[in-house]
Amino acid sequence: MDDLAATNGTDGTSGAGAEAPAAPAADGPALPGGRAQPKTDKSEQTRALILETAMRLFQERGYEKTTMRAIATEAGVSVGNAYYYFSAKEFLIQGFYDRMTYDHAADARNRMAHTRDFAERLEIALTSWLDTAAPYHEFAAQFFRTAADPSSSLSPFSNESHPARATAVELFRDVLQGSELAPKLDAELVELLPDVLWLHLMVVVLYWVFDRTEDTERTREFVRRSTPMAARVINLSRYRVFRPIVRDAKGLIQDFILPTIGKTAVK
Amino acid sequence: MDDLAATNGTDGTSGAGAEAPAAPAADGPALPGGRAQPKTDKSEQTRALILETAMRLFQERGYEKTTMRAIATEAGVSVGNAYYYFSAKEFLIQGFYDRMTYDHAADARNRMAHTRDFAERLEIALTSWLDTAAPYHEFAAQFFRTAADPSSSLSPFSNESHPARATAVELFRDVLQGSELAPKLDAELVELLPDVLWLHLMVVVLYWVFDRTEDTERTREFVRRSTPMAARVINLSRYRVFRPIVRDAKGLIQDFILPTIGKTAVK
DNA sequence: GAACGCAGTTGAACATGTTCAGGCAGAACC
DNA sequence: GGTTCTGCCTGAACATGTTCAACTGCGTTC
Repeated sequence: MDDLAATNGTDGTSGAGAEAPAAPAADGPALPGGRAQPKTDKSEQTRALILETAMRLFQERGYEKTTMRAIATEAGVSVGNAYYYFSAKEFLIQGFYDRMTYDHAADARNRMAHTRDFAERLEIALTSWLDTAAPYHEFAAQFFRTAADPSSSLSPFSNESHPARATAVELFRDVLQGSELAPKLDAELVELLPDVLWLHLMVVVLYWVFDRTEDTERTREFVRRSTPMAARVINLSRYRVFRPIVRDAKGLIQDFILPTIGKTAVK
Repeated sequence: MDDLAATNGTDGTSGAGAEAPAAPAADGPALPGGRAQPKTDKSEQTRALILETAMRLFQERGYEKTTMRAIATEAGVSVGNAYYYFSAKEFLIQGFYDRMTYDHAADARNRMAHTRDFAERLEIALTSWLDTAAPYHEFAAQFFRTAADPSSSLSPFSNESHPARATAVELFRDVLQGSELAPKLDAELVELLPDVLWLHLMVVVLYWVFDRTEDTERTREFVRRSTPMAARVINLSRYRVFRPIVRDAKGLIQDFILPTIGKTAVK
């Protein structure tokens, strides 16, 4: 669940059974920044080597303190070569984040395989993220910063085709579909919820980034507290009294949240 | 309501009647980055000159494209001098953001002076923010990025003593207190809500930053839609059926949100 | 097998944020 | 009046992200 930098293969399929339907193969078509279409095996190796070296140094010294020169030297390549594979320092974060997302999805699916209670499944999925990301808490601030930049193609918010987000949303679809709750809800809601749950994760991530407690215990507690509540809200949404509110909320999500993250509203 | 860069005076009292109780005088004590205690009048002028030049250039060319050398040259000072007042380029954003917050509070109070309907007051407050920030939408990404960095003292989330946040929260306390809704709610909720409303603003800001529509029309629509809904939720919270959920929500906020932004939970 | 093309690679040059040793002027102190 | 101190200011030097013209080696073409 950890030691991510040591796992090999840049593509998402490294982890066991992580083939989320929406996860694109390897690098996908010409993402700005990363190279498109790795041509040779050697190329792939060099890319991985640079990424892993960078991850290691980021962990050791933090993001700002790690210079591109240091990464290049440590990896035994030239600075220019590092830029050949990652057109900016930022994109190293992208490479890292993509990997982490795939690993998270795999780990979460594993862990919740034998649980059908929705709240539990959700908690497992979120906790799994915290565990996967734990080794990188120190420099996490940095990729959070980057994610918050709309002009950057790294942002999971603005960039519709962000593969990492697709993978994560798919995971949350599983969280819901594999639970005893799903059949009880109307189809429309089932369609909406995965994205909302992904937003829940984003909130947790935000909380986590700012969390300075030992082992991010506070965030873990936040997850333990917020997941049953989320489950309860979803559950209650079935009752008549809550109809108007639910309708409002649905409308808000359909009209304003989903389109923003690149989905056409369900008509 | 706009043309912020042209208004004078670095302190928050430039706008009319912006004296929010919690707003500290001028620069406060030794904020890292800005200088502490402006000693002379000339000093204050130079600082303002640099800040205003920077704001203008940021608007004209964007944040990244504006170099510190350009700012210095344009302002007729040396690079070193700019760094004397703002210890990093980032801190220029801080200076800007502080000002904008004060101006926003003043403008919002003005606009909602004659309205007692809670939803309307909230909508006015949020729309006022959008208007105040409008001229800076282009480079807003940047200060949002900065705000998202927990290691930076600029973050309104992590830095408890952030004067801008205090000012904003105070504004939302007014939004509530000046409405017909406040007397109907229990004291505890009234205590909690201003911070929650501030979070609402933060969500709007997040939305706004990523909004690429003309005149950020989409965000404005989002405000129009979400404020009555927020009002309705708060209103309904008084009824018995919603008690358990409200209690959960309160607990979550008290235990996890408020402490994080530097308030001790109400016992 | 010679010419060519192109992915991969290099390192020096460049741009820009940041630092620093010092200079200048006015106030304070003797 | 001279000395010293200190706030304000300077610009060259430095650190680091990024670019680019050129080089290498391997496969393809003729």
